[in-house]
Amino acid sequence: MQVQNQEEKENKDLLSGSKLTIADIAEELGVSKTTVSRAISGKGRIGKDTVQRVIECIEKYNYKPSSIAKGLANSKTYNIGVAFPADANLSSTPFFQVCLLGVCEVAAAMDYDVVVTTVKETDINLLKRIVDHNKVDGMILTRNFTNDIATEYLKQKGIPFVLVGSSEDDTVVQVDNNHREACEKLVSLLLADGVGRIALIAGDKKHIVNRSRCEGYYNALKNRGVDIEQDMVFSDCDSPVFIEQAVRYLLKKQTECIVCTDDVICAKVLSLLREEGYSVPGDMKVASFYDSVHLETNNPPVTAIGIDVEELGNVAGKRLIEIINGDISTHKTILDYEIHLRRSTQ
Amino acid sequence: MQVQNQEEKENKDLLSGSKLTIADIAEELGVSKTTVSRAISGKGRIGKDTVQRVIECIEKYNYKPSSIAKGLANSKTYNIGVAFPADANLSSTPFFQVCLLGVCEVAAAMDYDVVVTTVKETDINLLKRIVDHNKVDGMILTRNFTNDIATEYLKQKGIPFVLVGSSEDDTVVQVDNNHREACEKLVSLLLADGVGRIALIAGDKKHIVNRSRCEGYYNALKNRGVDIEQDMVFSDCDSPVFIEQAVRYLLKKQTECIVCTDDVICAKVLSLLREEGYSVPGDMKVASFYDSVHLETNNPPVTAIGIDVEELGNVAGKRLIEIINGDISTHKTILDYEIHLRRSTQ
DNA sequence: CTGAAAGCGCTTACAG
DNA sequence: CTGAAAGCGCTTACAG
Repeated sequence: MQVQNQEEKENKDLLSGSKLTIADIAEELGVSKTTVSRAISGKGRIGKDTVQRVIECIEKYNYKPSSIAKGLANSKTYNIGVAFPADANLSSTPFFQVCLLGVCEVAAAMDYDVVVTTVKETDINLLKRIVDHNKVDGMILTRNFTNDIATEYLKQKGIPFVLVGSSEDDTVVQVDNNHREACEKLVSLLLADGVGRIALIAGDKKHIVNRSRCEGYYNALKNRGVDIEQDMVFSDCDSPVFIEQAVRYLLKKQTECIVCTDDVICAKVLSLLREEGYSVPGDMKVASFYDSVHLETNNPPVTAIGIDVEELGNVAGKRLIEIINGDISTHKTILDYEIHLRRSTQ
Repeated sequence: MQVQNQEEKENKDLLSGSKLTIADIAEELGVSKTTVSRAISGKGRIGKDTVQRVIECIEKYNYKPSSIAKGLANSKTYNIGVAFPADANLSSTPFFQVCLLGVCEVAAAMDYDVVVTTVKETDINLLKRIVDHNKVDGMILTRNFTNDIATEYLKQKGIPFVLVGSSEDDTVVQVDNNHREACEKLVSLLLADGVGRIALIAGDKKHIVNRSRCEGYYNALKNRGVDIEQDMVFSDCDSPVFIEQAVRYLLKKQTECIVCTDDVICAKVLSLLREEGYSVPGDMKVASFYDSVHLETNNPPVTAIGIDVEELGNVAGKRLIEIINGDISTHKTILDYEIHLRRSTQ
C-alpha cells in the first residue's frame, strides 16, 4: 500500500500539467511555505532536522522552484545577457560561439541562465529590448568599437555589464588578453630569430582589438630599431578582395613574413599563397592570432598567438555575476596567451 | 513650470532604482491597473480614447512592462531555449552560431527572448536545468543523433520543441533541408556531366544528417547503374587524421571526384590536396555541403550544396512559437537548398 | 525555531 | 466601458 502511494506521488512531476509548487511541499510536510523557502535558501534560522526533511521531500518529488517566481519576489531574473554581433562575419569565426559556451558553463554553475541577443554596430535595439524589459540582471558585451553605442547605452542605464575586450573607459569592467603585448612579443621573437621584412595585415580598425595588435607590431619594430615601412601595413583589410591585393603587393615587395591579426585573414592568405604556388615558410612565412584548430592542423602548422576563448567567456560570466551579487570586482582582468612558434615561420 | 515638471518625470526612467510599474501609469492617468493592462494587451472591452491616453502616457514615460511579472501571471516565460552542442567541433563550424542568429531575430519580432544552453551527446543536464526550472516555454534542438537523449527527454516532458534536422519520429516537429535528395541530385549531376569514380567522405554516422547525405550518394549511383565500391566511401571520417588517410587512399585509387559531407571535411581535403601538389579540379574534383563563405571564395570556387542556415533558425523559431501559442504546426518543414556547380568539379 | 501575511508586477474572472 | 480583488509562486520583515 505504502509503496503504491509513493509511486503515485513520484509520478506527479511527470504529469505535464501539474507543476509542483512550494505550497505542495509545505502541505505534504505539514509545515509552512516560509519554512520550505528557508530550508531551500538556507537563509534565516531553521532547525537542522527540518532542513533535512524538506530536502528529502524535494528530492523525492523532484520539486524545482520556479525561478521566475523567485525572480519576481527578489526583483531579479537570474539571467545574464550575452550580446552577439550580428554584423560580424560570424560565418567565418567561431570566436563568439566558443565564448558563449564559456559563459553558459559558468552561468549554470552559479545558477544563472544565459539570454542571447544580437547587436549591430549601429543598431542596438535588440539589446535595449532585453534590458528594458528586465529580462536580465546584467550583460556581457563580446566586442568593442571605438565609440561603441552598446557600451554607452549600458553605462547610461547603470546596469551591470562586462566587456570581453578592452576599453579606454576605466569605469567598464573588462576581461581581455593583452593583445598589444602578445603581438609585440610575437614580432620581437620573429625579429630575434632573424626574420626580416615583416608585414602586417590587420582587420577593421574600429575594433579596439585590431588597434592593439597593430600597436604591438609597431612597438616591436621600434624597440628593435627597425624602420617602419608604412606600405607593409594593411589596415581595415577584412574582405577577401583587399587581402588578395595586399598579398600580391607584399609578394612583390620581397616580404619575408606576413603577420595576420586574425585567423580568417590568415586562412585567406595561406590559401592565396598556395594558389600562386608559393610555399610556406620557404617563400613566405606566416603568423596569426587566436589559433583556431584550423591553423594548428594546417600543413605546415602555423605560428600563432593562442588565446583561450572559452576561458574568456568563463571569466566574463563569473565577473558579471559577482557584480550582480554586489561583490566588488576587479576592473580589468587580463588573461594569459601563448605564443606557438611553428613551422610556418621557421 | 509645466515644462520642468515634465522633464522631471521624463527623467524618472533614467534613474536606476525607480523602475516604472503598471501602477505608476495607472495613478498618473487616474485609472485602474486593470485598464492599463487591457490597453496594452488589447484584450477585453476598452474605450478607444482610453487606449490612446494610456499608449501616450506609456511612451511619454518610456514604460516597459516587466515580462517576468507578466510571465508569472500567465504561467509563461516568453523565452524559448536553444540547445547548443558543446561537444561538436564548434570551433570549426559556424552552423550553430548562424542558426542561433536566425532564431534570435524571429524571436524578438514575436516578442520572445532566447535562452541558450548546451548539450552533449551523453549529458543533457544543462538542458534539464532550464526546462525543469521553467525558464523557457519551449526548446529548439539543433542536431539529432540516432537515439538522441535530448529529444527523448523533451518528448517525455511534454514541452513544446522543434528539431532543426530530421528524425524518424513523426511526433517531433522538424525543420530541415532534404539532405538525401540534395546529395542525390548533386552526385547525379556530376555523373551526368561525365564525372566518374566519385568517392564520399562523410562525418559521424550517429548524426542523422550524415546518414541522409550518404543515402543520397548511394541512390544516385544506383539510379545511374554505377557499381558502388565500398572502399570509396569513408564514414565516421571526422578527424584530420582519418581524412588524411582517406585522401591518400583515394588518390591511389584513381578517384576522380571527392564529395565531402561538410565544409570542415572539405577544407581539410582541399588543404591536403594542395600540400601534395595536386590541383583542383585538374587532378581531383571536389564538392561539399553547406557552402560556407570559405568555399565560395576559395580558388577555385568549390561546388557545393548551399543551405540557408539563418533561415533554418528563423523557421524553427517561428514554428516553436506557433506551437507554444497553441496553433497547430506542420510536422515537418522542408526548406530549399541550392546546388552551386563551380569550377572545382569542372 | 516557525508561521501568517504582505508584497514582487502583472492578468483576468467577476461584478458593476 | 471600467474597477476591486484574487491569483501566479516565490521571499521576507514581523510577530510569536
